[in-house]
Amino acid sequence: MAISKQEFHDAVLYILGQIPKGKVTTYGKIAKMAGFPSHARYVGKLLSQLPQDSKLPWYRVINGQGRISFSEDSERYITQKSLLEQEGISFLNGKVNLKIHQWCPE
DNA sequence: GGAATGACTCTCA
DNA sequence: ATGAGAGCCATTC
Repeated sequence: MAISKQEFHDAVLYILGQIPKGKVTTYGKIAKMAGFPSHARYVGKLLSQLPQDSKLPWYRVINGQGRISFSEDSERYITQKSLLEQEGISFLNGKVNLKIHQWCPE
């Protein structure tokens, strides 16, 4: 079946809501789980449209290198890093250890 | 319709 | 390990 962009949008938000506390995932993986392996950038665009006070854990999404896709000076970077640290996710040199913290769906 | 943009990822030197 | 380049795709102008 052909999934519309609306469905993709919903799928991404749904997946986002499934990320357990203390875990993170990447744009690429979300896109893949939603059924589109190469829509990583679109996931980012979706998140950029979310309000910063959204109930959804947008901050649990980072890029494939375990890094936050903002400059270290930006408010978003600081906010995201703080929220993740509150959930027990440790940063090493500005990077998350994906081996440990990445969400591994069953 | 073409060009630029972006919260990405992969490959190769 | 690190950085540059290319590929990717929806959106906006």
